[in-house]
Amino acid sequence: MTMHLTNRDLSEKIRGCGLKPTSQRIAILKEILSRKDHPSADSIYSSLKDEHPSLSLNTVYLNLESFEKKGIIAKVNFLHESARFDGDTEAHHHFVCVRCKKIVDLYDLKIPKIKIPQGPQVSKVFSQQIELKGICKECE
Amino acid sequence: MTMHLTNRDLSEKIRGCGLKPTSQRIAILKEILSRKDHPSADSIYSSLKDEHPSLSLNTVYLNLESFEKKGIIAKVNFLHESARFDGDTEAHHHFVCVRCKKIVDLYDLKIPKIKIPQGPQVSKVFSQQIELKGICKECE
DNA sequence: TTGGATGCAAATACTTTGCACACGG
DNA sequence: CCGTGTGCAAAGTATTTGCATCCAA
Repeated sequence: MTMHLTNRDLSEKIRGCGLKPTSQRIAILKEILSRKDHPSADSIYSSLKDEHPSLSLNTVYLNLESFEKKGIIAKVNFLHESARFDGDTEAHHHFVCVRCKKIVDLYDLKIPKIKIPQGPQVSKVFSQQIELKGICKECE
Repeated sequence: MTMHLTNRDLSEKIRGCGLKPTSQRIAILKEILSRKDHPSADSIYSSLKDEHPSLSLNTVYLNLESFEKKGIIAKVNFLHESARFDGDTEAHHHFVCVRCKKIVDLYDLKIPKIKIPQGPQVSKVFSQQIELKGICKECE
């Protein structure tokens, strides 16, 4: 999982997806690949600015977006733009259209009872929800 | 599911959770309960401002938050504050701490293969992900 | 050299806060 | 009346955009 990536490896990875391997990109990619806490753009920027004083937050935003579009990193919270509310508080699942961000309730989706993982980090689990991503009929 | 709620019912629901049933609250709650598209605060405000010209967006924000805290509505996208990224693009699931917003990867969580619901809205499904919410060891 | 990448600053979007007034109980 | 709720405006955060400069190929 956590392979040790050299700057050369990182360069190759960046070049491999059609982007120029600049020092900023290498630093940003190295940071996100080495972290296990799913950081925000600002968090990455904060971690890097001491070592890379000329780095701008803007560049971090732009490159995280580029990396995500190229598929070498993933955005965890797809629907982060604004808070979205649901009048139904019963447990149910969601389908989200990646294009129009529509959220469709899935009531009939069977919830396979998941064995709660009592790892070194998890203490209590309140809810479990499945999120499917795809394209809706309208956007097709 | 979609029970027909009168203003009286809505008032009772609001009063029942310890809040005063003002006309704004009734309108906001009616709107979110009647909509199936998981609206944002701004979307609710837009829908209501013609009928309730004095309503402010601020009030919508405040009341959605109140309703959510009282448990009569739910926030769909819990991690909406800022975009969060993951260096690992392999399919895996997440545990999110509701207090510190930490995201923990769950690799060993078995993915029960879900039957894709081909409803009237869903066209294609690319990915399925389970999100567990709870409290982490650190926050306990 | 040349087009893409970066840094800076301004603009925009979303949300929260402060405060005076209004209103439900 | 009293205290919560509201509207307005300003402040605060997250993100995007415009543009001049810079740099990897």
